[in-house]
Amino acid sequence: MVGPSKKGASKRRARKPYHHGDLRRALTEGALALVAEAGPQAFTLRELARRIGVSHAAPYRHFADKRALLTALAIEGGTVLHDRIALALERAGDDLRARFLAAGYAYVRFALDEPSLFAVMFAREIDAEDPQLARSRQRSLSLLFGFIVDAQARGAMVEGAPEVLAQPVWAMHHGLAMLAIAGRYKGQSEDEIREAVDYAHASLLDGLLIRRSRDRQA
Amino acid sequence: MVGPSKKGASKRRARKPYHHGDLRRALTEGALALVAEAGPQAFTLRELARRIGVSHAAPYRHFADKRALLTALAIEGGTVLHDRIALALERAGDDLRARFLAAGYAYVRFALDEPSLFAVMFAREIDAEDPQLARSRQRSLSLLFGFIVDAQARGAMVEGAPEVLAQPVWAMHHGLAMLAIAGRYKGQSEDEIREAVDYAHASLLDGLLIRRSRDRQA
DNA sequence: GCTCGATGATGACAACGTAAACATCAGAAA
DNA sequence: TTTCTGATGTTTACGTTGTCATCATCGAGC
Repeated sequence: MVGPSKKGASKRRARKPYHHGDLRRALTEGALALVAEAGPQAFTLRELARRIGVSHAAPYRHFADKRALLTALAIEGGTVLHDRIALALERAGDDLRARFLAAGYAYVRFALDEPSLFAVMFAREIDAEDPQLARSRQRSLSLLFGFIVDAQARGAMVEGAPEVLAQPVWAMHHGLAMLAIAGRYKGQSEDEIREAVDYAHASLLDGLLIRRSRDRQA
Repeated sequence: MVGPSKKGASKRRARKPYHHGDLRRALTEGALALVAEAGPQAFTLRELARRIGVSHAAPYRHFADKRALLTALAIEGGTVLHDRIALALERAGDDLRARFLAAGYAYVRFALDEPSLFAVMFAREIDAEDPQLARSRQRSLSLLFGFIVDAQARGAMVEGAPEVLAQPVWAMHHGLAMLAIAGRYKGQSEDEIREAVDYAHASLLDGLLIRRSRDRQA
């Protein structure tokens, strides 16, 4: 946050210091910006180093390899996503349907707002086995589990193991986010997008909630 | 044609013919195998050429660049997916629910059976603007539209534009396929996977079908 | 004031995608 | 037949990339 603060203003033109000061942060931030520009594919370590103004091998003092840097980015993305969903749930109040729709929209919104971060999180070039990454993902998932357990406790949702019930929901979130990223909602207003996403989630929710008269047909 | 035949039946015994014969097909098939081994990002043109036994620049006679080759693969994947879903629908008979579940499972099954093809289809390194690719995708989507129109005609499905109704379904398909690819169903038997996928799709279907007593709650 | 671990710079290497120039072949044209 | 020509494959070359080994520079403690 604070750069390498030197002394008086007179010495401002001094040559740049040999050590960067906070290269690690500069790398993750720069990487995010680079990925935002051209996707995780076009991201190169050398271009990143070039922009930061550091030698092409310097990043290796902070990350084992390119993969590790991207994985770190994905981990950070996981916490951002978690916070977004948590905030949405908090704001949605107590109504189950409102909470469900809010969480789902938060997921899609995250994908639309931070497409680069989202892309990295599900890119194939990150280390999916990384335990820290797994933990980061689990945190978001636990919000979903919490919702399901709560809904079941209130007697509003179908019985069943939360892991099983969470699956369709998680799949719907992710599928909608993919459609969004793929440009399915391009050119639509935020309200229109919200409506479409809510419709999809509501359709699913209707299938998961307990109905007084169960009449499956067709 | 009196002399020794050169265009005769067998050009097989000649040591190495200068021309491959069917390089284009060899390229797509080899590329698929390579992608299957190590994912779409580990795929390199030079390694492909090496395996086929051709110079590293030869592929450029058949594809403008690496991207074009992968895009061709994605297009082929689209038709395979379409055929798989069409076959599943055909086998499912007339019952709407059976048809719905069969089509959804076919989608997930395709992702599990041909993970490399599936991965290429949604890889970021293909040309998403390619008109042929768009057409290939549209064909699968039209099956879904057909299902919806049919269900509506039978009075079993909620009213609404097919494109809107198709969205949650397509999202669910894709989301489940992603979960499957990500190893969510690893180690489970085919029956167990089918059950989990059917459960997810059934939950959604229940939300889309018309119920005699509409009682949205929560 | 000196040493030392942490951090950054340099240079090198193999592999990659791609383009230009050249080689070889199959069939049309003569 | 012989010649020409376009399609297909090879060679060579260039610039870029990820990564490693080695060297340079710094700040913190002794």
